[in-house]
Amino acid sequence: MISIKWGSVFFNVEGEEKIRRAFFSKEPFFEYKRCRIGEKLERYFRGEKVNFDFEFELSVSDFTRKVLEETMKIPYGEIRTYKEIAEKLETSPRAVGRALAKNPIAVLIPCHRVVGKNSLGGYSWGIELKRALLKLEGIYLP
DNA sequence: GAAAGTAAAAAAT
DNA sequence: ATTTTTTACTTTC
Repeated sequence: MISIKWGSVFFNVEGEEKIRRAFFSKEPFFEYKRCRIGEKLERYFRGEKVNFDFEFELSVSDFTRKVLEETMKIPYGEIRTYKEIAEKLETSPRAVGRALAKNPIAVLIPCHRVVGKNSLGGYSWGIELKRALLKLEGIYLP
């Protein structure tokens, strides 16, 4: 359970062996601890390419889990549209967005790499934060 | 079960 | 460039 400062926000991770939750907040939720997750996140937020090969404990519905698993396959520095994910799962883009909106593990499951085709999509912690994350990975949006 | 609410897309205007 | 269908899944009665 750690909090890492990035810009003006803190990124919190909850869970020991398996990650349960990850989210942004203005204040730190936990004490910073030096650990495997923390070190990787420090490098990630510095702009390095990092693979988050951790185990997750997803307390979500089957459908949402499928969407999140598909999202995890998106490589660093690439983006997908809601439609692309939807086609792989044989569902509708709208349902994908619905599922991603409930992603309990921000950043580690790269839901910020999923954008809309016409609009830019949305983000639970603010569209600006989503842009900042994409910029960090070298993706520029119109 | 039915109805409302979406982090969408495509089509129409 | 905005508005209006169409759409499938979750959430909440």
